[in-house]
Amino acid sequence: MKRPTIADIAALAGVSKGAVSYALNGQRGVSETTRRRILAIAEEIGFNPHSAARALSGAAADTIGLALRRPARVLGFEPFYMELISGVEAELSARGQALMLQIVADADAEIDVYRRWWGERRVDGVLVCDLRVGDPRIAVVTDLRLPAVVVGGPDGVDDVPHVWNDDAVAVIETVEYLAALGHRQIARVAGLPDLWHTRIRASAFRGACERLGVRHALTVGTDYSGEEGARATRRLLSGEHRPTAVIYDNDVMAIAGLGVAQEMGLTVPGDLSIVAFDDSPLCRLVHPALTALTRDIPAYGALAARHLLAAIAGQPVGSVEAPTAKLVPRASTARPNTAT
Amino acid sequence: MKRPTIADIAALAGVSKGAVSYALNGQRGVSETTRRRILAIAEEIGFNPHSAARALSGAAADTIGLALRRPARVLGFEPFYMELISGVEAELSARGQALMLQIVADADAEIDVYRRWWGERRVDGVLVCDLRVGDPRIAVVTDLRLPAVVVGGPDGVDDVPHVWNDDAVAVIETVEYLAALGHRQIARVAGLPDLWHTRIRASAFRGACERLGVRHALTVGTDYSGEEGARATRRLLSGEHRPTAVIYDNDVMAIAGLGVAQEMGLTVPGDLSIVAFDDSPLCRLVHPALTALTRDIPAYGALAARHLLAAIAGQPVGSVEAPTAKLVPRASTARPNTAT
DNA sequence: CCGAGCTGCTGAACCGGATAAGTAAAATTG
DNA sequence: CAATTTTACTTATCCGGTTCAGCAGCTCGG
Repeated sequence: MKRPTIADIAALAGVSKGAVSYALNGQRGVSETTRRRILAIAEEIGFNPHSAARALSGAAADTIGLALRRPARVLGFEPFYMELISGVEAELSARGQALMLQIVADADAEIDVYRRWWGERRVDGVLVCDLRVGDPRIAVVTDLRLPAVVVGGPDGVDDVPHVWNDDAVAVIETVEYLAALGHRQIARVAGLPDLWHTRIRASAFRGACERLGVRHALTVGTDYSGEEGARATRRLLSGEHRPTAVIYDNDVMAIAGLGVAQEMGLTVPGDLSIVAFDDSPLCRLVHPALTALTRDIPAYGALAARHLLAAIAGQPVGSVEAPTAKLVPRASTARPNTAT
Repeated sequence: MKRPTIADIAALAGVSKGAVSYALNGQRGVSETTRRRILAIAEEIGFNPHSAARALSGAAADTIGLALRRPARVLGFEPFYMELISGVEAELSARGQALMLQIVADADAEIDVYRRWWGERRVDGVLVCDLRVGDPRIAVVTDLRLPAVVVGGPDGVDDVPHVWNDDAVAVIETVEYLAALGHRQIARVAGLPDLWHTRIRASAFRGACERLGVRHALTVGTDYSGEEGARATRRLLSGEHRPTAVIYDNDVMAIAGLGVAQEMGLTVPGDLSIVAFDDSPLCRLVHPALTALTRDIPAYGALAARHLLAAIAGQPVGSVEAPTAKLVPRASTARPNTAT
């Protein structure tokens, strides 16, 4: 049994292909009686319009693209992306849009993917994540006139629409909180240094520490993986100026750091306070529960998706700020045991 | 500047559209000289074939679909899917195939997605995950003649090709190991009861416990979330016949369980041994590190993808077994403190 | 040296929808 | 009631590829 086409419906209804097309798309040009008859037949034989045929007649692909550039090892257990995708999906499926996903190895591969998707008209637009310093992708999407929304910013995004969080405010709030508790040696386990948001957080951290008289022991860069988070923690805790508090750039590293502290015989929060950037249920479930900077990541993804769809529809969209991450104090932060 | 088409190339090269098509697709029918000239022009003007036009002429969509039916809350932080997707992606992108992803709320929505994808010819086939008892999706893909590979089984999959792990063997190995350590009260925190693999694990667990004289305290069903894993653990540890070892159906619940044990003042592994089904870096990073049943999930995904592509290509594919999960003993399992 | 077979191309049909243009009949208008 | 507009269609064309049939011109065997 072949897949039904409008020609089949036309034959069954005794009308022309054109009439069927009008009827199915709610265009005027057919009587209400005929429309109903055609719709009934379409329903009965299980008709679905061939997306390619539609696309060929100039329709949109009704698909947006998302290329993620992280090694499988990191992606696998970092909740951020999955939550982001959930949010994006929720928005898209409510509007009959599909999501095309591709995991890429490096920047060149990602750019190739954009070119191909656009050239083959597979997607109407893309979400660009993990904005880097001097990111070549901005120029590519601009050149291609490929509708895009950057998830990140506000620095480093020229005129491309973007949705962003004010990470600086979140970092400052955290440092102020830790300083108020009495911490004077705060370290930071940061993510990839060439990501814009890492840079933004770093500069906010430096500024807040200086202002509050915190001798921040060290900032250690990582690739966001738990392994590197653990290694960075070992280094910090074995060093000369052992910090009394550590801020981790994601939840996975924070949990790994907690494990290291326990392994080294330090009590949390007595000997070491821990704060995680980004909250996941695990932060609540480990013992002690981790103080975290929470944000609604699915909502963030949904916002980005909504914006991309607006951009695709040709509406003027600019920069939109999502709610800042909120500090949720839990059991992993307290006054330090030893006053400096 | 309009998107270039083969007609543009034909005009520039002074040949017909047909010749260009032959040249680009490596068909015979053009001389080597002409082919090279055409390819050069195509390269220069940045030509990409319009995927819809191709698809309309009967070509494949070069896309496979994956619909996931888990609430965002669970998906977000369960590493399994992201790792699976990474593996699927690795295989697909190496072969120029794309992945269409959709997160759905329930079985009906998932079936609708399959129907639509197939009707609109958006995908060439689908991966079916989370096989349930009496799963209606099997009948749907069979009816539609939609090429599909089930990730799961071997029970409950009629004649649909599938890739599977022998979870029973893994569970038995684990129970034998715990029994050999001296455990006689082993509990199990299980996943969703209507998933086939939960059922398979449950029956293997029961069998092994009976054979080895283990009075398994209790099996508690959950939705795989950390919250429920924590709650189940509290229930087990507060009950009358407190288990000396617990097997968790995923890593997230195992980590949550570890947190609960610590919160209740029990030492791990002294008072309680913990085993996680599925390993993630976090299992190695918490303290104590968790004994886990490891399997290479990206490889599992890649295998499934490879199989689906073979099925789409019309090759006869049947059931394929992926390597069984291996027990990796770490610090969370030991002899129980108190001999029963 | 002539027909058969091959090479290298052209022209046109085709895939399945969308849509502009054309047309006959019905409804409205003056 | 004739003229005009509207309704309800049909016909034809287009989108951008693929592919089949056709057709020169060349090569080659007998």
